[in-house]
Amino acid sequence: MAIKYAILGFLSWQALSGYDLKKLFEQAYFLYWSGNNNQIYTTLVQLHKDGAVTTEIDHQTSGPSRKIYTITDEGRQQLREWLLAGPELPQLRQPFFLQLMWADTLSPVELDELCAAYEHEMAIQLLMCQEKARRNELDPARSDRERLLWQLIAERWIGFYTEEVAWVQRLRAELAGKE
Amino acid sequence: MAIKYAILGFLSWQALSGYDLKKLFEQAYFLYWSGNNNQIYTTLVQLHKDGAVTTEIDHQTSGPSRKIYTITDEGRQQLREWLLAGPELPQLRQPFFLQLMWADTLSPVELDELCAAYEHEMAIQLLMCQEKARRNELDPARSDRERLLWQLIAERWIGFYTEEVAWVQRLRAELAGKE
DNA sequence: GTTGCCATGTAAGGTGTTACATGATTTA
DNA sequence: TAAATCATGTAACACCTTACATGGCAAC
Repeated sequence: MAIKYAILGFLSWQALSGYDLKKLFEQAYFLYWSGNNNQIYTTLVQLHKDGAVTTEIDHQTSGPSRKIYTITDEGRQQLREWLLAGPELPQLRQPFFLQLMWADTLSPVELDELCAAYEHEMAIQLLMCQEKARRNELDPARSDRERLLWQLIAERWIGFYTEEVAWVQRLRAELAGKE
Repeated sequence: MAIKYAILGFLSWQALSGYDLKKLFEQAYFLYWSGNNNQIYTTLVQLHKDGAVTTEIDHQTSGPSRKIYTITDEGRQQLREWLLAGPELPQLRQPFFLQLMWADTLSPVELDELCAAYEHEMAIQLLMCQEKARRNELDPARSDRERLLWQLIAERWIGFYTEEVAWVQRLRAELAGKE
């Protein structure tokens, strides 16, 4: 359950409510959980049961009550053990490649349209990444080292989309050249 | 259900048994389904129910009987419609980045060990990709265009791991420089 | 007064993974 | 005769997504 560590990570930065976490997950392009992810609430209950977080209710004067979650030493320890257990491997799923593999029934025009649409989508993702990295809304920046890590993660993400765009452009050029 | 189209794709190339498909899925690094994926069998039953494939039993003289699946016109049509519906978007999950984001509790040595282990894993993946691309075991090659598509997909996969290795090397160098 | 945001949850479904089960044949 | 490979399947689980439900408060 990777989301467990994502939550513990954010809570290791500061105490947050489930709703706060949902907003952070939506904002952060480098996290892959989709918008409106209510798995967060059930995972928080689980973390509480496991003693990794404590919770207290914030009775706001304006607006509904919020449950604020705070990480415990036990939670910090679990996060640390996850890091020491070794690196997680990337899971890159490229169903578009599967489409290309079996796209030989398409006409040259249809195939180029498919690739052009993909190029367009990747260009949009790239712009969104760059814009979010530029605004730099989310950055705990507790140390130079942490700042560097976050910086490089953002760059890698931008790099991925940059290369994806360049690759599909090359693909389209080579397909056009073959006709 | 992306695996449905992966299966239809392979069957659009040639008639295969469930076991053949399992072997192909294990071989193909560009497919993300894990080894020993028995989802294949249930999906084949579903595809048969939907009329996308037909099946006949091959009573082998040596070895157990095999169920050979053949794609139908209906199946080919479904595959084509999937292609025409537009490109699927990549789903890149990088839990390692999540680890780095919250790795500030690690000592410089622990952090470098984590990154070194990641670099090593990515280097292995890269070598495996390159070796499989070199051997080129799986290649329908029904046309020049199809050959080009497969070639470029292999290159993009190699490119991803190449960049991942280069990125983590840069990360380690910058971290070492900060100490 | 109704739209929209804050805030928390439940339930169902899709998809992929892992473990288990079975039995035949080939090879060492 | 033991191990490996061929071949098909079931069951349980993990994880993520989607839809639904509820209710308060603010703004227009």
